[in-house]
Amino acid sequence: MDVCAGPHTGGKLVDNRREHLMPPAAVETLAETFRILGDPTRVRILDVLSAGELCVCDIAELVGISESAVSHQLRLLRGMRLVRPRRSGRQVYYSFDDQHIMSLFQQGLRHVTEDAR
Amino acid sequence: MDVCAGPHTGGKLVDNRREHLMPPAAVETLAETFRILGDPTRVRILDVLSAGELCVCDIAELVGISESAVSHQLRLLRGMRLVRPRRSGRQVYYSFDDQHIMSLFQQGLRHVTEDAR
DNA sequence: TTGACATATGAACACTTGTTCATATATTCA
DNA sequence: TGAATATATGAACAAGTGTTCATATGTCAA
Repeated sequence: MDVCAGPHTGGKLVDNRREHLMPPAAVETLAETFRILGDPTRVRILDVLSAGELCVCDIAELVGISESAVSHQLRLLRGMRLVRPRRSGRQVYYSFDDQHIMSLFQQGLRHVTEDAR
Repeated sequence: MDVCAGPHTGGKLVDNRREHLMPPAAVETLAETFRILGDPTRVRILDVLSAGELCVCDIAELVGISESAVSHQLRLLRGMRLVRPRRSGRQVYYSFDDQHIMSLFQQGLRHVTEDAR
């Protein structure tokens, strides 16, 4: 337990913010979305997809891992609606689910690249 | 090994994209950034910080975990420059590192909430 | 149908992660 | 200085993660 009798507003500030907390379901979903984005292999997959759709086979070759591993990762990305499949014959082509996701991905990229401050 | 002789452009498409891959360091940093964002506890912390800075003590109370756990998580968030500390006497107040991060966080939030499509 | 190819999935393993507990550091006040 | 408060950190353990291997599903061509 802590008193925390510092210069802040005290209990009133805390009580006030408690009213505006994110719903637990939103917390879980948002965390899950970021978590799925937070893996180097999946970042590489999204990177190669950022120029347009690709079939699993080509993703595997570009990223340099097995098609099985790619499939598992695509399943996770699909689960959070980050990518979308399109079947054409034997191949399944994957692309960003929407422009929304793409800009989220690229905004993150901007953050880490322009971080030469 | 796979032939992948489907209707796609074949080796030329793959070779072309290989030229424009993200640098490995950027991949790692971006994945790490999203990974740090991808935990419910840290999302809750960022949520309570989205209305303005708070000391560790108040964060702990709002999020409902120990101050030690909060400190550990803040360390990770600090490491990726997602939050910034400001000492004032005994307390240390944390806030979003910049507006950039805040909009990234809220764009993610928009994605998961308006996902009633 | 049969054989070949492209993708998906299940199980299992080594590896990583987030919390707790104990302890250390830093600041204020008496 | 010394006691009390606020935050930070190290170690360690249970729980979760990503890959590989084997196998299943789906599609096309003959």
